Amino acid sequence: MGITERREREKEQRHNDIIDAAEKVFFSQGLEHATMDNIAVEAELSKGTLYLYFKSKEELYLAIHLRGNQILKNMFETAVNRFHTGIEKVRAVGQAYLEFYKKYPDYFHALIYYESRNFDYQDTGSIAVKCMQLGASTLEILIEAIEFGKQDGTIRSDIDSTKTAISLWGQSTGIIQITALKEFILIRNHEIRSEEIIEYTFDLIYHALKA
Amino acid sequence: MGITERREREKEQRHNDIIDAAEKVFFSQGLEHATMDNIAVEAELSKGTLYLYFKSKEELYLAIHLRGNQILKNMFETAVNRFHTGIEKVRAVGQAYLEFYKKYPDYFHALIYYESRNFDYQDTGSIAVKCMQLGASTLEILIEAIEFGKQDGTIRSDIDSTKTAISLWGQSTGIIQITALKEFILIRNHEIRSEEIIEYTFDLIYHALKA
DNA sequence: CAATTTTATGACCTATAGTCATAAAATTTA
DNA sequence: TAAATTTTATGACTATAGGTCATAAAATTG
Repeated sequence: MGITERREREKEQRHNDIIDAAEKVFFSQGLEHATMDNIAVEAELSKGTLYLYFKSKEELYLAIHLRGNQILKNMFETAVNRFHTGIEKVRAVGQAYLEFYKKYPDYFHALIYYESRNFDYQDTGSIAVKCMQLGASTLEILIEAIEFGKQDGTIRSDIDSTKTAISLWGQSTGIIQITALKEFILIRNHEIRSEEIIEYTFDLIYHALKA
Repeated sequence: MGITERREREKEQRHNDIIDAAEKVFFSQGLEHATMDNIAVEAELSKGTLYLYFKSKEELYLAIHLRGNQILKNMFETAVNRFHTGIEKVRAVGQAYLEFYKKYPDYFHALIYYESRNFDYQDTGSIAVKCMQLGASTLEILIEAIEFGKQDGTIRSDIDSTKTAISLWGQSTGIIQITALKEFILIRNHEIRSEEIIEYTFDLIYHALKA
């Protein structure tokens, strides 16, 4: 039956329209200052309607995280495919992460938001679970790149691909987060730009992994 | 005049009493669920009085961060003094950070809170500025350890002490933060405990720095 | 002990996430 | 096509919590 399908599409359309509106408001006002009333006005809907599509303000923000994470995953895939040795692929993933942060700082913050708190993962089908799954598949790209490098001999053979991937993920996120947020302190106290530190970190990591 | 001094002491005492009460409430309920009313009850004071001593709920939480950061700094100092080569000192700082997280997870979260957002550093004398200053002095310990290692030949001579210290700070914070918060995902998806990844990360860093 | 200054209080204000009875719109049924 | 039913939308309303301020109590001063 065509009607059910059309309604399905319309529902998804509205779902996306709400995320579009939320994104505008969240990104211009910041998570804390954005209000559901603002978002409702931007979406040209009543506040109650927002709650028909999203359980809470937080779920709405996580929906934005999902968009960001999807973009990041695509960037990782592109990066990996541009190089032919494992160590280069790994380095490219790091570089892609930095590009992501520079190009989409607001999505990066949504990423950080998800990384820096706990959610209820019991409820399968919740957005938090989707975030986790997408995150796992993004991490998988990095695991494979490391694995590739171990096999082509560009990465030390005694490292553990999964542990290393998780480690790099945490390290990179941490360094971008801290230097981005405290950039002016870096500059004031040490005359160093955040990007410099991030690149420098990638060099250290490269040194730690290369065969 | 003795009276002024006594009042000074009493004021500081009350200041600390409020932080004590806030700590109990924040640590048992979590930052979000803790309310100023709760804290007032715990402190046996009226809510208005809290605001005579702290500008906002956030400042009160930052006061707790300060306590945590002071403990961390002491742990770093102790760690550094226990070893005699630079690279060992650096490794010991990492280990101390891990110990800190394990022993004081609530303080660690207060640390993360500070690291993961922006504050107004214009107002000299604000707690955020104190946090920054204490953080800088904590970082200094690490910078010196690296410097030491470059001189005793245990750390690569071509690394930049300041950049490396900032980098390690960000990396370590990131890896502890992510693995701590997502530990059950780690275990579910990869059968790896967070501590394992953290230790593993320190190994990688060790490898990247050693001469 | 009266006047003054400092500290404490809690009712009140305000902002906002989330709810729900009601209404409108779309769809199905007869 | 018109009535009945189901789905979707609304916005006034509730509950909660951070923060304020006129008032009061306590301490200090002269």
